[in-house]
Amino acid sequence: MLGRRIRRIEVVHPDVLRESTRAFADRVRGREIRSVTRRGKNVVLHLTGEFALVVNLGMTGRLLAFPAAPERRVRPTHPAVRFRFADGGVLVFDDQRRFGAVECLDRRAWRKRSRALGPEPLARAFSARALHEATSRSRTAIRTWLLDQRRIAGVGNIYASEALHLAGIHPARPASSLTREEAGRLHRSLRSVLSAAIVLGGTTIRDYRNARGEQGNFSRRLRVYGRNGHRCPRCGATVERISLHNRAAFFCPVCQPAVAT
DNA sequence: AGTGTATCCTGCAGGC
DNA sequence: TGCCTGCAGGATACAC
Repeated sequence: MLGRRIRRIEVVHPDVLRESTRAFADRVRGREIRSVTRRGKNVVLHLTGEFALVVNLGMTGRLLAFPAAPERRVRPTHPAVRFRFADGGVLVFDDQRRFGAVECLDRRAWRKRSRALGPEPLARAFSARALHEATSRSRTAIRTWLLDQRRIAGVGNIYASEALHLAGIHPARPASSLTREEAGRLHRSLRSVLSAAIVLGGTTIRDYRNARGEQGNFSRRLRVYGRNGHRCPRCGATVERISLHNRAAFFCPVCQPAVAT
C-alpha cells in the first residue's frame, strides 16, 4: 500500500472510530501512505502531513489489502472501514466484534499516545534488569502485569501464557515476587516467543489474518494457550486453565510452580 | 496509584 | 432443530 493516495473513505461502522466519521475522513482523505510501522499492538500507517493512521485490531480485527488488480483471494466478512486509493486499490479494516479501533492522529497526539505505552520487549534497550525493576513494583499477578500495555507493550493473552510457561513461572505469582533469575528467564522467554511468532506470521485462533488474508502459523506451536487438558510438551503433566482477573490463563502445574524457583 | 468490575459486540461450541 | 449459557485474541471507564 506504500505510496498510494487515499481518495475515499467509507465508514460502515462508525463505532470503530474515536471521532465523527466526517472529522476522520476529512483528516485522512487525500493523504499518501509513506511507511508502515508498529508500536505495541498498534499498526501505524504514516501518512503525508505527519499524520499517523493508528490501527488496533482488538480481538477480531484485520487489515486486508487489495491491490488495484483484484485477484479475488479473500473477501472481508465484516468490513468496518474502507480506504479506497486513487489507483483503484483498497485497504479494508474488517472486524467482526468491532473491539478494534482506527484513529488518525497528528504528530503530537501520536507521540503522546506512544509515550503512554511501555517499552518494546524486542527493543535492544529492553533489559532483564529493567524488567525486574518494573515487576518488583507491582503486586498484581504477573500474567495480568504482562497484559498491561503501559508496563510493557505488545504482549497479549496468548504470548503472556506462552512466555510464562517457557520461563517456568506460575501466571498467578505476584509480579513483585519474581526473583532476578526469574525476571531474566521471563525476559528471554518473551523475546523468543514474540520473535518466533513474528517469523511464523502470528497466531490464528479463528479470525486473525495478515494483510494478504493468510492465517498465522504460530498456532501450531502453542504449548499451553488453549490447551487445557492436553499434556505439557515439556514434562507431560496436564495443562490447566485458571481465570485471572476475568481472563483465562493456561499453565503447567509442574513446570510452573506457585512459588519462586 | 493500583486494582477489581462491568462494558462494548458478534458468533460459536456445548449442554439439554 | 432450537434455546440457553459461557466464552473468545482487547481496552477502557468507572468505583474503591
